[in-house]
Amino acid sequence: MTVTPDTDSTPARGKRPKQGEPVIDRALSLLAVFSDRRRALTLSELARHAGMPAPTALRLIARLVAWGALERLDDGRYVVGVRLWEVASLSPRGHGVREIALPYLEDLFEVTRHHVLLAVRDNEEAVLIERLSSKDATEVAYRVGGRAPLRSTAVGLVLLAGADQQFQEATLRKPPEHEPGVEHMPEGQLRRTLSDVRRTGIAMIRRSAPSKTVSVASPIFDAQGSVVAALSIVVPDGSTPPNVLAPAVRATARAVSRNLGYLAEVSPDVRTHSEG
Amino acid sequence: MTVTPDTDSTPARGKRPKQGEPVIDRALSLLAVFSDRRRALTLSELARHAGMPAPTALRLIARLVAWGALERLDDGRYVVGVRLWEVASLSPRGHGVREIALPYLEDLFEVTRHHVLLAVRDNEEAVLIERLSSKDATEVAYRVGGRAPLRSTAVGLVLLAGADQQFQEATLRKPPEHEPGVEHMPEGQLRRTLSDVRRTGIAMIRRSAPSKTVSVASPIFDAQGSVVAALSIVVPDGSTPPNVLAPAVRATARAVSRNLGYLAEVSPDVRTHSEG
DNA sequence: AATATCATTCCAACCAATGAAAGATGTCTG
DNA sequence: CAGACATCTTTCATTGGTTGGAATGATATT
Repeated sequence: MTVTPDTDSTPARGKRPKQGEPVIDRALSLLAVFSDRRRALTLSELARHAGMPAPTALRLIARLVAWGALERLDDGRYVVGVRLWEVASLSPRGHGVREIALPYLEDLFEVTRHHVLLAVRDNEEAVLIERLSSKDATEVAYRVGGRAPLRSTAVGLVLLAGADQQFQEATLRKPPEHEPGVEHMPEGQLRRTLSDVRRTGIAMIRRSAPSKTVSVASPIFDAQGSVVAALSIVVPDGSTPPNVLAPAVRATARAVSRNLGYLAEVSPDVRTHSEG
Repeated sequence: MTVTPDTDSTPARGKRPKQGEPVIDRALSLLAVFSDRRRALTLSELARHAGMPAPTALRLIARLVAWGALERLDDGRYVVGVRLWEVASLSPRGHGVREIALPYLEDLFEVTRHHVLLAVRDNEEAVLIERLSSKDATEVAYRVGGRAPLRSTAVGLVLLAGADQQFQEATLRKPPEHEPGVEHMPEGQLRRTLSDVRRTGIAMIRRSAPSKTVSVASPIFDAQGSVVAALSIVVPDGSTPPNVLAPAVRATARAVSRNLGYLAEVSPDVRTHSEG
């Protein structure tokens, strides 16, 4: 069991909820209340979920609104503002890679007409940076801005395989979260898979829910040779075979990597083995 | 904000730091330092531009980093974090419209292979929400997350034409900012143009810088019939004539509007009193 | 009309925020 | 290789921004 350093001996429940917490943390906890299912919230909802009295929440929110981090709707509810979105668009790992990758993703999308995903790793999850989908594409589990587990998605495996050794070990030691629709992988197999991903530059995952799909992902490298993002394509199971998709996905990923300043090393492995 | 009265006896030697400013405002002013040209900043740069002592900046930044609003690079510089980007992706006017519009934008892009833009209005400017471009497209002035003037861009004109009367008047009264490469429009002509935009659902602008282009834009309506965004296509001057592009742009914009719940008003000649 | 819920204003106690000063670290320069 | 310079970080006594219960106003529900 993890132990948080408790300076206070008594729980002190009820009387002092979150007193003493830095103001910024409180303000940020207000932002954190927003989620996919909670995009427009009232003052009391925000106060309740952030765990602070309404007057306090109101005061903080007023500052956030004044700056543009939040916006107030006609009905009095609050939503995340364009100004915040604007600043966030300067995030190198957010819009940064996206900006460079988008034209290439489009080419891949145009050719295949299937979901094309771009993701980066944030701590122990993958964050979906971009998703191109046609209007009539198969259902897909994740939305842009959402998070996906590392161990049970194709982009996740790529990002995990590309993470530093220390992080990988820590992740492998943790008990896996069970993702519905994805077959669980025991540790041994997972290790082998990650090794394969590093060698081949391709990860593959089959899902049965929310719909039967196959995902094929490939890593994107920066100039330092680190894996900064993962690109994948999601197709209905039984349509285009994965081994046909793999070259296209890998080629696209490499094109993006090159644009990020990555000088593809001529790997003896790839050169001699005609399989590619 | 306004300058605080100097009636106090302690002038503090002209150097009047932002003493007394709410903490949140200070934290937000740190975020505001980031811009297109300033995506990675050192502590002292942040402190200087935000107008606060280094220790104060450091303390605030530490909280922002802890939450994920900022991230620290290996070289010690700070950048906008993925977490902030994640929350910002819940912005209805940011990623919200984008999410719905993207598939349609893609269709338009795929057919034309020219820049396709999506923008919303934030106060007196247009904010670029999305831009689809091919790798070898003509140079375009604005990037995603950037701002563009209302009076001298096609999307801007559409957004201005769709704004409430009061705002329009206030904007028309203000002295126009001169945008390089765009022919200035006197007030009378601008009024006529806005009226035309409302009637036809199309705005058009010719630019000579940074490259010779023609932009054609059309409004996107929400369920309440308000103009929530503008969609445009930017083509090299002399290629496809604007009157050929207009129907495609308008059709795409209407498709997005319909998806937002907008019930396109039936034109008078078709309207019958079938329902009462 | 009564009740319940939410939003807003007020204010005195209080504690988190402040920033000068100094130390720690790294980087040029002569 | 000192010495000058710049940046980053920690410390700490002071203080002014922050706090949240209570009261009031605004709406919605029964």
